[in-house]
Amino acid sequence: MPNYFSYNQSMTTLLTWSPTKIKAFRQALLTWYDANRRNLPWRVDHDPYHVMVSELMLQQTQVNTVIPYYQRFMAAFPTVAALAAAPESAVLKAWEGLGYYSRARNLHRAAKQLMADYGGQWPTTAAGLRELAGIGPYTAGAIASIAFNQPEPAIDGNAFRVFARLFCIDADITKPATRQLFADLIRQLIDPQRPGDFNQAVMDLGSSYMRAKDPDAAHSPVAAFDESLRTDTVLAYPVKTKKAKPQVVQYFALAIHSPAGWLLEQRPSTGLLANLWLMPLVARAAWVKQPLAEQITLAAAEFSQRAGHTVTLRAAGLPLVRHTFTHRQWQLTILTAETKAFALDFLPAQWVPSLSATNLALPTVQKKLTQAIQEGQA
DNA sequence: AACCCGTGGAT
DNA sequence: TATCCAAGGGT
Repeated sequence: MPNYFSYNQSMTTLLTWSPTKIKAFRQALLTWYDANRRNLPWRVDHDPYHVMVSELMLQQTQVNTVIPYYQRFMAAFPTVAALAAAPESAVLKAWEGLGYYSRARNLHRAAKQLMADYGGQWPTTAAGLRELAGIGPYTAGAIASIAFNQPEPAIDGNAFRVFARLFCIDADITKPATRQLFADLIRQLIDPQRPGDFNQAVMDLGSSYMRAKDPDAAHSPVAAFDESLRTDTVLAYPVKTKKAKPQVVQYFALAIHSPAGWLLEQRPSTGLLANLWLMPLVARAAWVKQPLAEQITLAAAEFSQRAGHTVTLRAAGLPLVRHTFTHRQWQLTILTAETKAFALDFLPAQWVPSLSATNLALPTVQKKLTQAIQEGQA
C-alpha cells in the first residue's frame, strides 16, 4: 500500500484534504479540546515566562513528573527577573532530580538574555524566540503559538505521532530532515484563530487516544480523519529508528569522610551532569584485569595526587550501585576513607556535613550512593 | 548527520 | 529484567 507521503516528496502537493475538510478537522479537534483539556498548572494563563519554564521542563519528560517541579520552581523564581537574578547553583538545586540539567542552565541563560539583551521585552515570533538559550524549533513554536498567538507549529513527539498516523507518513521522525515535512503539513492545518490551543490539543490527543502504546484511535475525536485507523495500521506509525544501548562504564566512587563531613566534587562545566556535585569517581577501565586490592591501591594513588593529600582507600563491602543514563550505564564500586579535613586547594570540591541536607545540586546517582552508604552503616 | 545529554513510569 | 518512551536542544 502506497503511503500518502514519502520521504522525498513535497508536502504541499500531498495534502489531499479540501479546505472544507481542514475546517472540519480544526473544529473537531478544538471542540474536543475545549471540553476535555487537561487542567495543568502552566495552563492557568498564557504568560510567556510560565510557558517557557513549563516547555523547558517538559522536554523529554512526562507531564506528571514535571508538575511538582514546576510548582516549586515558580515559588522560587516567580518572574523572569527573579530567575535572571538568581545564582545558577540555586537554579540547579531547583532542577535536582529532573534530569537533562543543561535545560536548567539554558533556562537561566535565557532569563539573563531577556533581561540584559532584550530589556525584559520578549521576542514574539518563533524566529526571535529561537535566539534564546535552550529554545529550539519545538519550544519556539510552542511559546510563539501559546503565549503570542502566532500560527506556528509546535512539533513534539505527540505531533509527530498524531500526524504520522492521520496521514500514514512513513518518514523516519528521528531524522532532522523529516521535521520540515511535518512543518509544511501542520502549517496548512493549524487553526489561524487559535494556534496555541490547536497545538496543545494535538498534545492532549497524542497523550490519550493517540498515545504511543495502547492507543484508542477508534474513539478519538478525529477518528474520521485518521488514515492509519481506516487502514488498520495505527501502531505502524510513527516510523523511528531505535536508539543504541547504553555502554557500561566502571568507576570507584570514593566515600571520603572527615570531621568536616563528606567530600563532594563538582562535575566539569560541560558533559554529563555538568556543574552538579558528586562523590569523586576514579575510572577502572585501565585496571580491570588486575586484582581488586591492586586496583584500590592505584585508585588511592590517583586520587591522592589529584587532591594533593594522601588518603587510604578501603573496600566498603557495599552493593554495586548501577545507574543508567541515556547513553551510558555506570557501575560504581564504593570505596571508603576516613581522613582529617584536608584543604581543598586542588579540587573543585566541598566538605558537606550532611549528604541528605545540602544546598548543592545532587544528581540521582549521588542519592543512590548516599542511600547505599547509609544502609551500610545501619 | 550523528552523537551527547537524565530520569522515572509503564509493560 | 529489559525495553521503550515522555511537551528536544546543543554541538
